[in-house]
Amino acid sequence: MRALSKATIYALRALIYVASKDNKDQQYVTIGEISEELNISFHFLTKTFQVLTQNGVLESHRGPHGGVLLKKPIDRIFLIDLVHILEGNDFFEKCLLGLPGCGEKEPCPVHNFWKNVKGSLEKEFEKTSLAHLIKGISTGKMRI
Amino acid sequence: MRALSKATIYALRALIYVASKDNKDQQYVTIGEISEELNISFHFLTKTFQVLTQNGVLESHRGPHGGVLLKKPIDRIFLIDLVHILEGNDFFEKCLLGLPGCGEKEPCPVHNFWKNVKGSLEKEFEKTSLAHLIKGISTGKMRI
DNA sequence: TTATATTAAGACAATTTTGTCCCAAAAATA
DNA sequence: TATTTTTGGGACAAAATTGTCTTAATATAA
Ligand code: SF4
Ligand code: SF4
Repeated sequence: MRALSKATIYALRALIYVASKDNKDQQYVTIGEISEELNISFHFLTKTFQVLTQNGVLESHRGPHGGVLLKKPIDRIFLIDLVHILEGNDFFEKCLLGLPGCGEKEPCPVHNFWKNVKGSLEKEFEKTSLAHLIKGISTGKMRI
Repeated sequence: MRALSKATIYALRALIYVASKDNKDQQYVTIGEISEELNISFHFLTKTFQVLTQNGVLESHRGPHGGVLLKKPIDRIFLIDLVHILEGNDFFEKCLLGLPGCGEKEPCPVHNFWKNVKGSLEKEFEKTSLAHLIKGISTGKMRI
């Protein structure tokens, strides 16, 4: 099951990279560095980072010593927001069978079943922040 | 979140259609009828149905009065098996970040989180059969 | 045995997603 | 001001997925 597009996966890995870099003086991190470290296409990552910048997740700065940095503390950046931005606000509304023009009123056979699954996933995303995600990295037991 | 490919979605809807048709004398149902009723491309559905036939979910028969029918009782056809056949056996092994060559030994930040989500989804698929999925159709309160 | 109905199979086209490339815009600095 | 470094943005290419079409194989029945 691929829950997320590659573009989103790249963005998440990149954000985890930035978040896990303890960067007290808040220096900008270049997309070049990130893409190189994580082996992600520079231009592809740049494009999806633009979306994050436009949506207030990242702050970007051009020119020498430029780059990107997180606009909020890592414990206030939640997976659910990232997913809404990157995959669309209807991410958790999409359904298993994807029938046209259906819903609560006239639900298909899997409607209630899927509603539960989605519900628990959504809760999980709501309570998971970048801070949670980078736990374990510092100990060296996890990697991106 | 699109959990399943369109090919799989079509197959599931088609199977639900066949299963919900109470067909005591076990007549073959033509793919033509199914594709027309559900507005699915005939040829596309035919191809994914071939996979189901090759994997013992459907029995097919060519020629006049031919078609397909379920090879097992509807309460013995489980979502998890269909998904394994249609999406690959690694469906529930795929991970959120999809890093190359990682796993339990050297897990990434989201590994444990995702493991739980996948686990509950898998259980849900294991216990859901076609029989469960067609409930509510007979009452006319649900549709495919 | 011929015509017909149906699935099987594979070639091909369209669309979407992913990835590459080029140049413009902005900022620092020399 | 000129040069360099960096993101921004768009055109284009490649790959994967989805959809269409044509022909073959098989079974039924007239
Ligand atoms: S009834 Fe619900 S689960 Fe079924 S296709 Fe519609 S939204 Fe999806
Ligand atoms: S460590 Fe686990 S969750 Fe992370 S990329 Fe690997 S398999 Fe996926």
